[in-house]
Amino acid sequence: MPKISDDQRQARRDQILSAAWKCFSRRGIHATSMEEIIREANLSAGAVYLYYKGKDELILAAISIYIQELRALLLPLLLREEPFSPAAFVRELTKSIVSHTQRNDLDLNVVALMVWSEAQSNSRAKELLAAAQLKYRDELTAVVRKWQKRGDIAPGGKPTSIGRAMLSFFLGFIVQSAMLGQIDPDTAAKGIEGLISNRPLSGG
Amino acid sequence: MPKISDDQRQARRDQILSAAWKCFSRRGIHATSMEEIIREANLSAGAVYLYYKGKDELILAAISIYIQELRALLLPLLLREEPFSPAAFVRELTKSIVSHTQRNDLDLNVVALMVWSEAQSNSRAKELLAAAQLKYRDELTAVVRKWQKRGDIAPGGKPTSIGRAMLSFFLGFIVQSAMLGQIDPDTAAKGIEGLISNRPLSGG
Amino acid sequence: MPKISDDQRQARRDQILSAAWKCFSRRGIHATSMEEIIREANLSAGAVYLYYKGKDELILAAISIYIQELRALLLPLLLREEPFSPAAFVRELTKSIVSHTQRNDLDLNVVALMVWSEAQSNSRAKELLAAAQLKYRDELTAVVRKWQKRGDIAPGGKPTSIGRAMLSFFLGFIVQSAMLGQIDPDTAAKGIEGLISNRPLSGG
Amino acid sequence: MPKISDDQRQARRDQILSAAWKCFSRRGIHATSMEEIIREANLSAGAVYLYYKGKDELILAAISIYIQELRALLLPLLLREEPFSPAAFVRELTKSIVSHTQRNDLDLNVVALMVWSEAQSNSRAKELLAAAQLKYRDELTAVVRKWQKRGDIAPGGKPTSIGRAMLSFFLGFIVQSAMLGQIDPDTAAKGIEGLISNRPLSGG
DNA sequence: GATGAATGAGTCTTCATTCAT
DNA sequence: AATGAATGAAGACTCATTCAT
Repeated sequence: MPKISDDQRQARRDQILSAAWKCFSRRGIHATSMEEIIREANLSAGAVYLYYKGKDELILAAISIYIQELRALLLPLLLREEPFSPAAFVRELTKSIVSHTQRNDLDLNVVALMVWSEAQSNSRAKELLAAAQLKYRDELTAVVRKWQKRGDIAPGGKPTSIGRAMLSFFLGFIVQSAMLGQIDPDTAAKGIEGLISNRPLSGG
Repeated sequence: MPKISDDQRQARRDQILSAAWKCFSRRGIHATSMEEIIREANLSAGAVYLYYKGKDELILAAISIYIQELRALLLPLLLREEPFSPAAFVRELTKSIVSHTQRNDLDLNVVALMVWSEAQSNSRAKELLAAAQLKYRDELTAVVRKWQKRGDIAPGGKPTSIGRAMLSFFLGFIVQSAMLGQIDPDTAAKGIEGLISNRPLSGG
Repeated sequence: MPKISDDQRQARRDQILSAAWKCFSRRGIHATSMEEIIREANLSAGAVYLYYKGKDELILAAISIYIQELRALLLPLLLREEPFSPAAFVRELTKSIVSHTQRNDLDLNVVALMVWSEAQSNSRAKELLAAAQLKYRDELTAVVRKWQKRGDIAPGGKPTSIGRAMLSFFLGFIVQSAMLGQIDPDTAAKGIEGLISNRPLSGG
Repeated sequence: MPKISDDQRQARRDQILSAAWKCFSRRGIHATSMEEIIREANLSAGAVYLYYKGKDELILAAISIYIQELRALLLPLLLREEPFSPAAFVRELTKSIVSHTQRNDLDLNVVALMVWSEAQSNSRAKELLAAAQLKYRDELTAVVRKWQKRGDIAPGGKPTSIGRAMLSFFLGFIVQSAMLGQIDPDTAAKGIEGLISNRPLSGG
C-alpha cells in the first residue's frame, strides 16, 4: 500500500523547500509564484499543496529551515569552551558562512536579507527570527565574558552591550556582503582587530 | 490642459512616495498593491500613473528618496572636520536615526531591511544602494584614518578594513533594532567602547 | 469625470444578475463558473468583481432579486380587498407565474427549485427565503379567512392550517410544473375546485 | 485478485451511497467533494472508484436509491384497496415521511429539494424523477377516483386534475417543511379537511 | 481488490494598467 | 490634468480522477 514512509515524506518536504529557496533567492519571496516553485521542484501543483497548506505556510517553513541550518552551522563556534580570540572568532565565523554558501548554491547573505525583510510584515516569521537572534545575542555575550576574563579585550565594558555590538558586526557583515560583494574573512578579522587591539601602550 | 508648475508636480510626486512608504512599511513592498498606495495618497489611479510610469518606477523612486533622506541625515556627522570619538560617533549617528524615525512615522530600520531585500532581486535598486553604501564606506574609512591619527584607536590596522568593520557595525545596528527592538544609542556607544579600549581607561 | 451614476450602477448590477440567472438555470447554481457568468454578461472578470464581492455575494443577490420579483408579481392578487374565489384565485396566481416565465426567458419554476435547494446549505439564503415564505403564508391565511367569511369554503377549519395547505398547493404546483411540465392554470383551478365543492354544484 | 461476493459488493455500494447522502444533505450535492464522501465512507479514493465510475454516476445512483426508498415507504398507503379518507390519508402519508426522517439521520425533505434541483440541470436525473412522480400522480388519481366513488369528495371533478392537486399538496408539504420547519401531520390533515369538507349544508 | 500519492485542468479572485470622458 | 470604470493576464488553490504498488 503506497502510504509513504516518514523519510520519504520528509524528503519531499525538503525537495519543495529547496526549490522554494532557489526561487526566492532569484526573485524575492513575494515575487515568486507557486507555479515557479512547483516547476523548480518538478512536481505538480496538487503535490505541493499535499505537503504545505498554502504559500504562507511554505514561506514560514522555508524561513524556519533557514534558521535551523544557519544555527547548526554556527553553534560549534559559539559554544566552544575556549572561544577563539576576537579576530580569529570573526574569521572562523564568516568563513563558515562563506563556505556554506559555496557548498550549496544558496547565498546565505542574500537569503538573510530577504528573511529579515519578510519578518517586518509577517509576525510569525518575526517571532521565529527574533527568538533565534536573541539566542545568538546571549551566546555572543557569553563569549565576550570569556574574552574579558582571558584579557582578549578590556575587562571594564558591560558584556551585554559588547555582545550587542558583536551581533551587530556579524549582521552587518551579512548585509555588506550581500550588497557590496562578499567580504573576505581575513579582512573581516583585521577590521575587528584594528579596532580592538594594540593601543600603542596607552599612556605611552 | 492646464500644465502644472514644477513645484506642484514635485509636491505630488512626494505625496505619492510618502503614501507608498507608509504602505510598504506596513505590508512589505511587493505585498502592497497600487490601489492601497492610491487610496493612502488620496488620489485616483490615473493620477498616480501620470507621475510614475508604473509600480517598478515607483518602487525605484521610493528607494531613491529613502537613500537621499538618510544620506542628508547622516552626512553632517560623517564629514565633520574633527570627527567625534568612536563612542560618541556611534552615539550621535544612531541618535540621528532614532530621532528621524520618531519625527516621521516611518521606522528607518524597518524600511532599510525592506530596501536591502528588494535590492537582492532588483538590479536597478541594487545599483543605487550599492553606490550609496560604497560612499558611506569611504567616508567611514576617512573617519577611521582621523581616529588613528588622533590616537582614538590603534594606528596599526588598515583603515579600509576598519572602515568596513564600522560600516558593518551600523548596518548591523539597523538589523538588530528592527528585529529585536530599537537599541538605545548609549548602549550602542558603550558596546563599541568596550571593544576598543583594551586597557582599563588608561588614557581616558 | 467618469464616476458612474447610480442608475448606471444599478443597470450593471442587473445586467450581471440577469446573466447569472441565465447560467444558473442552465447548469445549476454551483455548477456555474464565474467565467460563464462573465461571458454571458459580456463583461470582464474584474468588472463583475467591481459590483459583487465574490460568488457567494452574487448568489445571494440573485436569490434576493428572484424573491423580490416574484413577490411583486403575486402581491396584487394576494392583497385584493375582495379575493377571487378559490378556483379563480388558483387560476390567476398560476397564470401570473406562467406569463412571467414567458415574457422573460427564465423559467420561474426551475429557478425556484434551485433556490430552495441552495437554501438547504446556505443559511443566509435560507433566511431570505423563509422570511418571504412566511409572509406568503400569512397572506394566504388572511385570504382563507375571507373565503370562510364569504362562504367560499366551510367556516369550521382553522385558517392557519388551511393557509398552510394553500401554500403547499402553490409550492407543489411549482415543483410539479418544473418536473413534469407546466400545469395549465385551468387544470390547477379545476383540481382545487374538485376538492372543495363537496356537493355536486349545489349552489353554483 | 480475490473477487468479492455480490452481497459484499452491494454492501460497499450502499456504504458509499449512505456516506454520499450524509455529505450532500450537509453541504449540497455539488459543493460536496469526492474527498468528503471518501472520508465519510471510511474508504480510500481508489475504492470508491472501484464501485462508481465517477461523481456523476455516484450522484445518479444516490438519486436512484432515494427514489426507491421513498417509494417503498409510501407505496403501501397509495395502493390500499380501501384508501384512507382524504384527511387521514394526508396524515398517514406525512407521518411516514416524518418517521423515516427520524429513524435515519437524513431529512427526506431537505434531500428532496436537492434532488429536484439537481434534476433541472441533469437530464438523466430528471428522467428518473419524472418517471417516479408520474407514477405517484397516477396512483393518486386512482385514490381520488375511490374517494369520489365513496363520497369522500364531490363526484363532479375530473380525477386527473384532482390527482394533480393532491400531488401538489404533498410536494408542497415537503417544500414547506424543509423551508419553514416540519409541518406536523395533524396540521397537514386539518388543512386539507378544512378545504374539502362540510360546506354548511349550503344549498342542500 | 485496495491504497493514497500524484496529477493538472479548472476555479475563484486580484491587481497593474489603460482610456473614454 | 484628473477620474475611476474597465480590462484581462496571472495568481493561489481545489478536486475529480488515475495508477504504481
